[in-house]
Amino acid sequence: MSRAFSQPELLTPATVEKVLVTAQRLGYVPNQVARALSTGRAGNIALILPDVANPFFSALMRGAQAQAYKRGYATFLGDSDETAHLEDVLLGKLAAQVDGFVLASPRLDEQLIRKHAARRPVVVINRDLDGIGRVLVDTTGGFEAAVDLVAGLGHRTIAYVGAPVSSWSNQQRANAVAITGATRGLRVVEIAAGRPSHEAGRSCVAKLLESGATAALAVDDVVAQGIMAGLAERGLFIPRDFSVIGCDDIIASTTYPPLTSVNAHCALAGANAVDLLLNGLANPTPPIESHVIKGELVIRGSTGPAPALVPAPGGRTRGRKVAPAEPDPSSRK
Amino acid sequence: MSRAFSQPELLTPATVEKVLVTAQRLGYVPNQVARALSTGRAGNIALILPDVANPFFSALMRGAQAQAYKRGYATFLGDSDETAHLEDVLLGKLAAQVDGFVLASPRLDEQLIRKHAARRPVVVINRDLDGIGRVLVDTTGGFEAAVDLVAGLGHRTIAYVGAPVSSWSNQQRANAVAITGATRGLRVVEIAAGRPSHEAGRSCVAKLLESGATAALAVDDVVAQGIMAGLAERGLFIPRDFSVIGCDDIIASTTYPPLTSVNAHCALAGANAVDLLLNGLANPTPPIESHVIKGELVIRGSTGPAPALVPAPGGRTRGRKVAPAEPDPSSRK
DNA sequence: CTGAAAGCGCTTACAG
DNA sequence: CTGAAAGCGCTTACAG
Repeated sequence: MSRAFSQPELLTPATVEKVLVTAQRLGYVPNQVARALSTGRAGNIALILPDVANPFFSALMRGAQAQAYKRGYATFLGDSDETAHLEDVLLGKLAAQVDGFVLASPRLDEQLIRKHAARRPVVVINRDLDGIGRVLVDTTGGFEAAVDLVAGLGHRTIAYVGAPVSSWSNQQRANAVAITGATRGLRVVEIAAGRPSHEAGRSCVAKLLESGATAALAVDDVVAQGIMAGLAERGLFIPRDFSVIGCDDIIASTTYPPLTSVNAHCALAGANAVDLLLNGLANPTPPIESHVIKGELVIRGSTGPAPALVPAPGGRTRGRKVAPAEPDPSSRK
Repeated sequence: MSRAFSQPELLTPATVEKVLVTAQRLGYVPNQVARALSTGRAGNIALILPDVANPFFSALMRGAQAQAYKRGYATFLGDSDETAHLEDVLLGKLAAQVDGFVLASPRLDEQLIRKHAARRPVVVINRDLDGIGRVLVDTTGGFEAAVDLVAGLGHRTIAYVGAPVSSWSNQQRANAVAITGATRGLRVVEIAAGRPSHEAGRSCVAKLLESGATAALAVDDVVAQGIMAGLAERGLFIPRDFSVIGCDDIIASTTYPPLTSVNAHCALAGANAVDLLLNGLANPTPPIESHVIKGELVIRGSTGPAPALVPAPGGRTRGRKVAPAEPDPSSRK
């Protein structure tokens, strides 16, 4: 209707003022839907992720939504329930109403992601696809440091507990552990936990103990916390009998004992992805950028010396088999 | 353009078929924005909440989004960062693009909620506003049972740790604890934690211990977990030295020790709110419904007998002052 | 049963 | 500098 809203600089200040005042008096608010139809710009973006209930993604969502809001965009949420097919459907349904997508840890195969990216600008988080804007949380250094940490603490056999097996993050972390472990002369066993959930972590404790490992590095904190719960149920104490390390560092400081974890800067990743997407929208031919965030190790109370190396107060050697055993008060804090 | 999409029942099947096939071949997808402008129906709803990172709200969001999706609606997320003003702004900005709002635990004052409700259908969660559709998670029974539990375990002074003070849920829970506590002849102290966060829970442990309480009931699990962390830092063991109870029951089963908690059926509350909203949209003059979900107590490992009543194995009486003390292996599991 | 036309509320060249 | 008109892609009475 009036240029006073869309291009105020073209009118005399007096006119703009008059229109704005009148609009205010009548309670007029520009219709965003009509504007979107007319301009082809929706003013919305959508964030598609596997599971909002996972702290990594809720933190990421929080960062993304806040950043989008700051830049004048509203955010749709699509929760795919870890399902590639639902991701595909959500992308299709929302395409008409958004100017672009942020796909966090997409489970979709590359071909389908590219199909959607051809239709609407897409930025992916934690998936390395050439020619598509991406934010990568590089936890390699953090996991290397984690392996160094447990190696230094005398652990000889360590386990990496991963999920979902095919995800980019999981593969990156598994590789870092395998390579660094080999370098340090450790035996590394790999255990698949299926879905990255507390329950999945808890369920793999049997395998973990069978493997002979004395330290577990988990794909994320939720799985790590599940592992800690499973160990506690068996009467084992952390870190006296077993060391556990997670990743993401959202819930890590709240667990008991506080979890040593690789910080994934989740909220920052979400905000950066939104910036990448919206900056791209401004340019006619946006440069395809990839933004890397380094995750570093944060050491807390869930990691300690390998059990066999620590003499018990009474002189006997503490082994994992001696359960239920009493925890070492000094290992708490 | 074609009725084949909007009202297929008015056309001959053959025509519908033909149009659909052609559309498919050309890759045609109806433009949701144009449809919205034309019909006045957006096919979207928005969920406004104080903090997606809080497990209560992320679980609620999950339930709401899934239900909205099932019924053909897309969901905007607005995170108000616990701020009444931001809630107001988000409601205003999204109004044109949605058919209705779900407001989870709104911090907004009643008058402003009513203003927005006059413009667009609104369903509130955990706020009892006459004449507005609402879903209430009634945790009164659960908190009564919680007080009964600790009273039965011999605790004589208990604390209620609340946040944010003015929220409907907090007041309901505080009341339930105060009334039931009085009935059972307990001394009840009330402690305000500010924002419902882990850190806030942890910070109020000093006050908690000064108060002489031996059991704490917290407004939610996040605060309860913070309290457990604060107690552990001081060398106290749960439930031997202190009992803790939370609410929501999302993270309660994953803490250490597992937290006794009042189940708030978060995902169900979210789904019910969406149903209420969308059912209302279908009716010209929707009945104002209020849907109540009962929260019940789930007993786990964070509650035990009052400290003074339990003789220690060696005959000495365990008191909270005897720290650092060794945990009782039998109290774990 | 099926075209053709108007209208949803904006924006944006295009005249004046 | 500022009206008036066309157009965004649908839906929906309205003719035929």
